[in-house]
Amino acid sequence: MAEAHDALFRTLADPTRRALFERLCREGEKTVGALTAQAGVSQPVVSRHLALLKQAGLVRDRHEGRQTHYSAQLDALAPLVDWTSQMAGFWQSRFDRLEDLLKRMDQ
Amino acid sequence: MAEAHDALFRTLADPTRRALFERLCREGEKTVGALTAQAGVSQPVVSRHLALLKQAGLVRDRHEGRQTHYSAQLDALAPLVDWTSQMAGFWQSRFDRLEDLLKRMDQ
DNA sequence: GATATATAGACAGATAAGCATATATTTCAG
DNA sequence: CTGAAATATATGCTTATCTGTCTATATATC
Repeated sequence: MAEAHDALFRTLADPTRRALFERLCREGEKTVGALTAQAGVSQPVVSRHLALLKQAGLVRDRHEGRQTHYSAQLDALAPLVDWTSQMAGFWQSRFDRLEDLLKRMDQ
Repeated sequence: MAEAHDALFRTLADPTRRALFERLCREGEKTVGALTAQAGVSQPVVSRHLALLKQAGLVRDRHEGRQTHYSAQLDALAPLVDWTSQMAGFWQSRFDRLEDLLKRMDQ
């Protein structure tokens, strides 16, 4: 379970890779060529980043003729949301306990 | 703005560092010594990780005598939440446009 | 003086990104 | 059928960054 967070954070930590993912989120499905045209890095590098994103479950690929279309897979962000709200939840529950304590002290 | 995401993802990508942050979220304020005792790495390493977490705004420190107490700073996760919901938002709006298109085609 | 922490130096090892290039695959077009 | 196009993948290389070690040492507190 921690490994999922590991892969997510690690995969999204690279700016180039995160930029690719963001573009797919913003603009929807894109071919490798279209992504390469604006990525500022070479095509093999783009392909490798896409492979890593796919490995992390963050993107999906669809083959059409000699092109490959990539699109963002939003479900993959769920562990991130879970983790975040879990952290916030721990904080909240500690806050609740503190409130309880203060309430009891008040009596 | 992207730099904030950069720092957050990069800071949380390291397992040891993320574990420290998670412990602070779960168990509340802790001294460096207490954190070191279970971190599996040396005290200087723990201090450096804490410095990086602090630099990213993820933790806060409080000096008390010769000890330093660290605690999680949940606000720092806001950009992460924003980013996530922004990505989901882009997806949603494209989905909406698709629905509109289908609706129009249906007529 | 002992304790708790921060910080710094030097070093080793791992990991990752980037490049260039080559090549294999599949697909499409002439 | 042949060649070009789109992509994936691999190799080799360079460079950078990061984590960790250990070993100081500075600082403040008790």
